[in-house]
Amino acid sequence: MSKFDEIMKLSGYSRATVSRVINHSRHVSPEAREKITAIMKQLNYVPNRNAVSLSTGQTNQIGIVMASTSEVVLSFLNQFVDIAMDYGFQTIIYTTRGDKENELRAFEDLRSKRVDGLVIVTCVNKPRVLKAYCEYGPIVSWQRMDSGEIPSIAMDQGEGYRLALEHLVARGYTRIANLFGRIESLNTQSRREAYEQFMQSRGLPVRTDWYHYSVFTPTDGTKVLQQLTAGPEMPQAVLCANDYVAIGIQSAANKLGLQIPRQLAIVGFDDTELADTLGITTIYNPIAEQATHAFYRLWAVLGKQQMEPAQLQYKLIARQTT
Amino acid sequence: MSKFDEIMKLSGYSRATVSRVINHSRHVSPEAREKITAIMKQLNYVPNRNAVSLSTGQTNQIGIVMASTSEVVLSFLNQFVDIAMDYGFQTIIYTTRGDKENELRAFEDLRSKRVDGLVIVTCVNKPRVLKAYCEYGPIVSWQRMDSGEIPSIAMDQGEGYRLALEHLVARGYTRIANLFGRIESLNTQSRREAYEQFMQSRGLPVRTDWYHYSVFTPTDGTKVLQQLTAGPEMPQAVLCANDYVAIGIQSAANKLGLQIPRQLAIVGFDDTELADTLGITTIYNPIAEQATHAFYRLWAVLGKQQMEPAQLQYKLIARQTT
DNA sequence: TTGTACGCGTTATCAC
DNA sequence: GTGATAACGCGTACAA
Repeated sequence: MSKFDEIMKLSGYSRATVSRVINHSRHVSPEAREKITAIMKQLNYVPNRNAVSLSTGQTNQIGIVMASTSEVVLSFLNQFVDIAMDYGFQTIIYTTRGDKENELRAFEDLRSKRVDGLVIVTCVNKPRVLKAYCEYGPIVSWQRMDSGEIPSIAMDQGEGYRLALEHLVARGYTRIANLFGRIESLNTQSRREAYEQFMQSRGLPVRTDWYHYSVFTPTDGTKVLQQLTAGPEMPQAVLCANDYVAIGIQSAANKLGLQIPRQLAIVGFDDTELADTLGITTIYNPIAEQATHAFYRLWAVLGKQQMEPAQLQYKLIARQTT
Repeated sequence: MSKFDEIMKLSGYSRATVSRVINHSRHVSPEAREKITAIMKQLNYVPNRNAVSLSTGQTNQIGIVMASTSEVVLSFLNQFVDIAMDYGFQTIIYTTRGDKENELRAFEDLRSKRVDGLVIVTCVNKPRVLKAYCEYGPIVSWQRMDSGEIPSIAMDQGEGYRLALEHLVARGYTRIANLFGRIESLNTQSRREAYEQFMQSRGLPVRTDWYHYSVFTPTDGTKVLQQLTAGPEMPQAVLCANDYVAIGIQSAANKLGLQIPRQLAIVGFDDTELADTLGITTIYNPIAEQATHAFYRLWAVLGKQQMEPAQLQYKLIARQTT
């Protein structure tokens, strides 16, 4: 016999009334509430959440999908988990390692009612494939998605990129190298377009020979700088995929005795704490706020309440590397 | 009518046989299996995991408890999620922000069958309080626990610390400052004892006036260095709570024009990628392997299989800051 | 305010 | 190999 049944028996009340007390319904007499509450405490009762979820059809769990839990997604993850918890939701991590089948398991879990909704941080499956899962629960993406099948709360990184470009050119740096992340990413595409349009509009050279892709980590940055120095010509400035890459560039440049920013200017992306510590010029990216937006979008469906999202903007943070 | 019932009806087989096919039982005739499988595909069937969990009493979910998802715990988190997934378990993050009540919710979730087990990364409640939850499922801690009520897979950080001390003293650095993390942490205690015993055994001064606590981030490190330089005497070397603190120290020292390591030696802890990039001497800490150990300990109960854990050791990684 | 009866979707234990 | 039947623990129309 379950504890629920024990409470029924000991209190003399019915299943419905006990359930009402558990869920703080107002339609219960004070005596009933008091008596049942006392017995619950005495029995050290907690509801079985699987039974609750089965009955209500909700688990109050949200899945977050990403290739791996790297530094770059850390503040998004942290903020999302926190705000979700504030609204009574737990967060389940799905790390895919960039594998399509792994990733689909998360979506299958939406179908099988393990999670009420999904946030995509990074994903490798095509939106067309994922679209089929939208009927099973709300899905929102941080990563930009082509074709509006999956709603996205992404900001246009091209805007942030333009801030960096204006800053560099205003200081006289016109020969600029670009270090991008995933080549097929829409963020990369947006940054690249921003660069090309900006340079062309100023009549400045578009150096596609200084495009580097799949540059994510400090080590990647270090390697790229070695390639650049080995080339026929050095850029005056480097625009990095993120702050960690910028750290790699900065460190390698220091080792080579390059004067920063006189011989090489460096701009990061995201404005992490380390960029501040190491004096790296960067673009402030309101990542935590975007995590909040992502949750709000899910909450609009799960909680049936629209939340007004704040307007977000990139900002240039000038430091010692420019 | 649920899809399960539809399958029963369409196939003509009973509830039990359908269940057997779903769970790949061998006691099913080929015809039955084929027919039912076909209908399952046609109906696009997936089992409801809440119903499964309610029936089996297992959720295949493991909770991971920590104050927040910081860089320091990142590789532990990443590895744990990965290995758990390999064994069919999902990971739920419980961020407590250092709040006792928040933390207890994770343990209540073990009681209410939302998770099958728990890993503690950091925790603030007393082991005596937590002990009561051990009967509801396996719990293992990465953080060291006094009194063996909660099993821990922690390594003795004092050992790693001794490696750093030997290295420093061998190079002639004897006036050493220590930057610790949480003052009440057993890791801190272990490091402090290692320092004091080591120095005393060598007849060297124990500089308790150079103890600093709650030093976690690069910014914290920067602040501490300012305090040190403002003091009456500068240490020759700084032992840091982790690599991020070391980065803060290194950066601040560079700004002040201090020669590293001649005027100030720096040793980090953990051997993160950034320590490599920035040339910081550090102690290699097999964090991912400890995450594996943690899962094995849970698996010993959940999967009823003992896994032989590898022997782990700290290592000194000498770089340019010593 | 309270109780009845049923539903949620699956697993498990028996028989046969 | 197959099939009734009973759990699993709780929510909830609906009626009283």
